[in-house]
This record gives sequence, structure tokens and C-alpha cells, in this order.
Amino acid sequence: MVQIQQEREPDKRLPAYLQLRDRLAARIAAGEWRADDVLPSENVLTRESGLSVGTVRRAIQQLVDEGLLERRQGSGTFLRKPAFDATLFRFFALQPKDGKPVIPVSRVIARTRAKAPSQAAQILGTEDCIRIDRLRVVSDEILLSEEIWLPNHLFDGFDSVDASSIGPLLYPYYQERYGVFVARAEDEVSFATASPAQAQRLNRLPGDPLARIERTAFSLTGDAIEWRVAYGDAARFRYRSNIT
Amino acid sequence: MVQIQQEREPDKRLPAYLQLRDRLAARIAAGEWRADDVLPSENVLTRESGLSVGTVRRAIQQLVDEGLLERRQGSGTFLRKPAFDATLFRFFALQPKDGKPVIPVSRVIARTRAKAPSQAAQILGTEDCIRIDRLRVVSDEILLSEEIWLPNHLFDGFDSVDASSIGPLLYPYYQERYGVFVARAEDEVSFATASPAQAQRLNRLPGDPLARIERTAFSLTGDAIEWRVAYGDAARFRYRSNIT
DNA sequence: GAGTGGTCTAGACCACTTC
DNA sequence: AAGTGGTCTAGACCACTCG
Repeated sequence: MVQIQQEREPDKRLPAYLQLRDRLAARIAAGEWRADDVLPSENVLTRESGLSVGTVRRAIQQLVDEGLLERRQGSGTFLRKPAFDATLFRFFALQPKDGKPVIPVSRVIARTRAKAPSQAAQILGTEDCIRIDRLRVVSDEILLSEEIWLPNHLFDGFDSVDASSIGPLLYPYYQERYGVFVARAEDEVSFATASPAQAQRLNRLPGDPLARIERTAFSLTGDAIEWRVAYGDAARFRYRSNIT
Repeated sequence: MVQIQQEREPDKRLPAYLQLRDRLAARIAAGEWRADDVLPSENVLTRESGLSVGTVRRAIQQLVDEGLLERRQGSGTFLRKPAFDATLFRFFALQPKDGKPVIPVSRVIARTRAKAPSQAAQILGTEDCIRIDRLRVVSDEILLSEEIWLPNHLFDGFDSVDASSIGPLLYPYYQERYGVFVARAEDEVSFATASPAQAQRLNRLPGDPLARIERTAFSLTGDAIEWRVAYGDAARFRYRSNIT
């Protein structure tokens, strides 16, 4: 039932530091370490790999830059918990200004195996998908209505696992149960008006302005592994980003 | 009239590679090289600085990561043109899907020396500012209405320079005329409805839905040097970003 | 004090661009 | 062929954390 996402064989033509990065990424995806675990030290990796410290450091730094690892001088290199499932919500106005982001409760409405809409199918590379409909709720107030599409071949059986075992954040769950590690995502924000169905779900009126957040999530190998679209009250919406 | 932004003296307690990065950043801000110019090679910088190649490379890599420089194997290290003044517009729906972003024409409405609103004053660290009001127009269609605040002490005389000499992009102009190099920016997207004045400017109706983009731009030294807020038709608005 | 990561050296060799 | 950046080595010493 559960299947592990295959990491591609490290390409021998790639520089050594990238090959090591890929091997480490594969071990992370395979669940060898849990969030906040210490990875082997530079010394150990140097011996294991037969490379010099500098090269090992470069492979590790690569994964730090990708946001997967965190280094602490004097203590070690740690696996970071993937936290950006929560980032959608940091951007809503009701979040406390400076405190930790509140993670909304999930209320799953439906999970079905279904044919993905063409946009999702094109991005995910298959029509055979699992669809999840859920609401995100903070203190009894409905914040967001989400529709999530997953390729069935990676998440076989997701439509029938016990809902209570899933929890409010999906990305850690993807990793634990399916070995699919979400490394980065692309968001597109736009504005829309509520359809009657959306209005009912969000406890608003048809025609009310909504913020629309469309997201594609990518694995460590760069493959799209989830497509979702979320709607919420435009008036309370706030989205921050950095440009370089 | 024109004054160059002072780069802070490199802190001797900082690692050598960061001190070199700061010195290079200061030379870039001072206008020593223009966009697409070649910077001195690793070899030259190694001799000049008395550091080893590895350390010099690290300083350069830092500036590459910050988006300022670009390295091309076999030819050299080049100064990139700051291009993200145009990024606001890449996100509007009327942009060609895959082509190069269209840079809208600027129509400056007013430039005045004025007291900044409290938010801008707090971010910029002064109330004594220059305010610029302008429209951004693509093929005779009004896309955005912008209000830009600059600290007067950095941009002395900006309210009275010849408007025709400025051009559609401000950031290159800041660098050329005032030695202020915009290194990064923070955007915040939210939703609003048009006031009568905004509606008139944007050729829309009062109460119409608008996208609001608020931006703070930072110099190489990390100081906020511009605050702006822009409004445009919500229906055509589209904003993309990457999460890691 | 032992172990960790952070900085730095002084080279080597390779791949690529340019003339 | 000369010059550039890209990769890699095999160390050194330092700053920090933790038991």
C-alpha cells in the first residue's frame, strides 16, 4: 500500500558535492531521520563518502540553502520540520501580529478518487488523482476552503485511511506515510468572487470578494506532487513575500 | 545636491569573506561598475585583498546569492542589472504568458516634499520625505496607481529634477543619480475597495475591488530606502511567489 | 575536554570562453 | 594559448555546545 518515492540514481557526471547532496536527500526522503534529529557529523560523512571536508560541507550547505537542514555550531546538523504548510495562514489578518502562527483545525469534507481537472492533471502528470476537500477553521471561524489534488500512484490508499490519523498538517503526513518529502512550493495569489457553493461553505454571500491561493508543491527531485487551490475572505487576506 | 549613501565601515570582527563582500558592495553602490560590466577576476581580487582564492570566492558567491552579481565560467563575473522594479507587473494578467514582461509606461502625476504618513515614517526612519504619485500604463490602459515615499536626506532634490530624465524604472535611476542600490524588497499583498479618488484615477467605480501591493525596498546595507503602495484592478491581479 | 560546525589557506586540476 | 570560473583536496585554527 505504502510506496516510497524513488530518488533517481545519482548521476555520475554530476559534481561530487551534488551527488552527495542527492544521496543525503534520498536518505531524508526515506525517513532515515525524523524532524529535529541530528544527522551524521562532517567528520563521519567525510569518512563515509571518501570526500574531503570542504566537499562534504558544500553538499550539506546545499541542503541548508534548500531549507531542509539547519546547522548549529557546537551541536550538529539537524533535520528541519517542514513547516510551510502553515505559511498559508501566517498571511491572514487574524493571526497574532508577532506571535507564533496559529495552525487552523482541519475539517475534512470529502476524499475521493477522481479525475483531475486539466490544469492539475497537466501539472501532476496524471489524471488519476485523489481529491481532498477540507475547511480550515480557527476558533470556530471558517478561514479557508481548500481543494487538494494528489497523484494516485504516489498516494495510493490516501482516500481511505482513517481521517483522524491525519492531523492538521498534510506535508509531515506525506513524508511519514508515503516517503514524499515536500521541498518547495509555488503560490499564485489572485482575487475572485464567491460562487453560491463557495459562499455557503465559507459562510459568506455569493458575489463576495475572495482571495484565491493556488499552490503547486514539489518534491526533493523537483517533481510536482500536489496541487491545491484555496479560497478565503478577501478582506482578511494578507500575503507577504520577499523579492531578490 | 547629489549625495552618495555611506556604506558602513567594514566591521573588523566580521569574517574576512563578509568584510570583502561589504567592500565590494560599497564599490558597486558607488557606481564603480555599470550593469553588465566585468568585475575584477578572482586572481586580481586575491592579490588586492591578500586573502586566499577560497575566501574571495565566498565573498563573491555571497553577492551572487543576493542577486547582485552573475558568474560566467570562462568569461568573468558581471554586475547584474537590477530588474525587479518590473516584477510588480509580471504578475498582472495582461502580461504575455511566456514572453518577456512588458514594462508599463510611467505617468507622473505629482512630486512633492511632504511629511510621510506614520507607517512610512517609521519604516524609513524619518518624516522628511519626497512623495511621488504616478500611474503605470500599458497600451493606453491604466494598470496601477502608485504612491512612493523616499527619505529626503537620501534623495535630495528628487522632487525637482526634470521628469523626462527619469524613465519608467526608478531603481536604476536611484543608483545612477543617488548611489542608492536597491538590493531586495518586501511585498505585502492585500485587498481593498476603491475610494472615489482611487476610482477616478484608475478609471473605475468607487467601491470596486482593488488589489493593494505595499512594498518596502532595502539598500545593500539593509536600510529601508523606499516605501510604496500601489493599487490596481483586483480582477486582473496575479501574484506569484516561491516558498522554501 | 571532546565534539561540533565556522573560517581560512594554498594550492591542484578541470571546463569553458575568447582571441 | 591565455584567462576565466568550477570543483576538490588536506589540512589548520577558532568559536561554540554539552556533559
